[in-house]
Amino acid sequence: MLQSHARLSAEDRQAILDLPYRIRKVDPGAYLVREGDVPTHCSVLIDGFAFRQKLTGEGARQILAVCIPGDAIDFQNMFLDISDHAVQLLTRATVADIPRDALQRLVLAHAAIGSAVIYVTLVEASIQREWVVNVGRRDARARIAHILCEFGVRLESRGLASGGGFELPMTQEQLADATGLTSVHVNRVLKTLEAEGLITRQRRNIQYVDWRALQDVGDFNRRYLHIAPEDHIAHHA
Amino acid sequence: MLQSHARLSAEDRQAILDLPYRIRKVDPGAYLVREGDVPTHCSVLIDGFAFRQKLTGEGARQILAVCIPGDAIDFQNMFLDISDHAVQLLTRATVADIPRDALQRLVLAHAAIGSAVIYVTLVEASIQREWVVNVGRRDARARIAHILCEFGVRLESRGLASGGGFELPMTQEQLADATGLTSVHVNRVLKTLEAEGLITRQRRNIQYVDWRALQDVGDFNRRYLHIAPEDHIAHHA
DNA sequence: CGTTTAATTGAAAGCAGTCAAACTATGTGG
DNA sequence: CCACATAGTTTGACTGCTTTCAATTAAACG
Repeated sequence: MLQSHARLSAEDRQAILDLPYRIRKVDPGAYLVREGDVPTHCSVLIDGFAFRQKLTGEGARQILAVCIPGDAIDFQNMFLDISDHAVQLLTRATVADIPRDALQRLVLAHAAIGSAVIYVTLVEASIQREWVVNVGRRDARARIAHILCEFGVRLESRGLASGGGFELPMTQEQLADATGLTSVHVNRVLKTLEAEGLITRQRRNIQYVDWRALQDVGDFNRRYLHIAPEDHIAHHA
Repeated sequence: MLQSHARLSAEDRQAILDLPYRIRKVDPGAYLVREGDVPTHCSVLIDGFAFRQKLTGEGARQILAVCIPGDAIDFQNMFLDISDHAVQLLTRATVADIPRDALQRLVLAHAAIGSAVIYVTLVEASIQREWVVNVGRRDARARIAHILCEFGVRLESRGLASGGGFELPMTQEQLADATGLTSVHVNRVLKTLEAEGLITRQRRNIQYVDWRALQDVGDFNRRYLHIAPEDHIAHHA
């Protein structure tokens, strides 16, 4: 993933491979980080899904981002001394834990890797900005359509989905917490999108019927994902 | 600003000072970056205020962040090849433009500076996450109270405001676009907060009457700002 | 199979939006 | 100094999208 932008030298790559790490399996619902934690390591999601979340004082949950296989979920914690949000698993997953200080040393010793970390961090920030727009200025129908588009494109860029659709790794309630809606309304919107002929659903499996129209409804433009063109896999229609 | 976290060596600091740059004055409303731009330089806001924004397909505007004096407004553009949002000035301002490639070289040549850039970028991402929570899961009253708290703390941490309040650098319409509301409703909420004895206003000047209560209403906790404790200036009561 | 979790549906209520107009401050030109 | 223009703030009445509350149905799980 770090190579997605910067071209790293063989030496840089070896340095990454030489990082100490520990692989572990974790169950759905488990926390990788809790808000307020003082982090000791950073994790990379090998497989499985997770999400970032914060809770308001009133107990409402806002999901901030969904992490897919290949995502580094804790570069924050490489430099920030206290975690400002929690990361929780959506599915059973495999993660690699890397000690925080080893990563800090790596970045200081290999400037190209540092640049790659900046790049990845900037892309995440870009996605976060788009989410502000999504919850702040789009109605429920557009929000759901948008997040479905984002999933599809991100999963495909990692080769985790074909052009036709994907398996949604979350419940409608979690989808609601990601879009600033209620689960009841998410359900109604999903049914509307299906009735309109934009998608089909069976359980959590979403298939695009009209990809172009779904993008239009969701006001979706993949630019903010900063995915290199060569990663693009054509959607049907 | 870059020194806020990492302790940079004299050599690193000199390298920053040796960066080529150009100072210019810009008028309110002017764009520093437009969405879709291919960036050639990064800017630092010397004085004045600006904001990041995106427009939806329907023409609605979402303000993503407010930049205050001392903020680097374009580290994104140091590594991302196309701008995913616009930056527009709120007030007349002074900015320093630094060529993109000079910054890239700086970061590659000085790993400690790279780490500092990562740090600043991570803090910005943290603020962006809190904004998602704000527009996604708080009601109008809490959103406004929260953003007023954020302003106060950020301005004070840069020595730009005293503990009693600050001059809001934006109209109620812009405040609405920052909180995902309408200007009409922002107006009503501001009047409510004033009537409740939490703040007083004269024009754009906001004074805290009950700082503690305002934080409670806004569900505000400064942790996400990652401002070092020594930057803290005590608020009255 | 009973139990639990998730999805679905209906009816009613509410927060914020929309529309429209009045008001205020500031600035301009005659 | 006043009429007029402009930008921003304030108010009121009405509408509506989304939430809330409650109940039912369906799927997943030991």
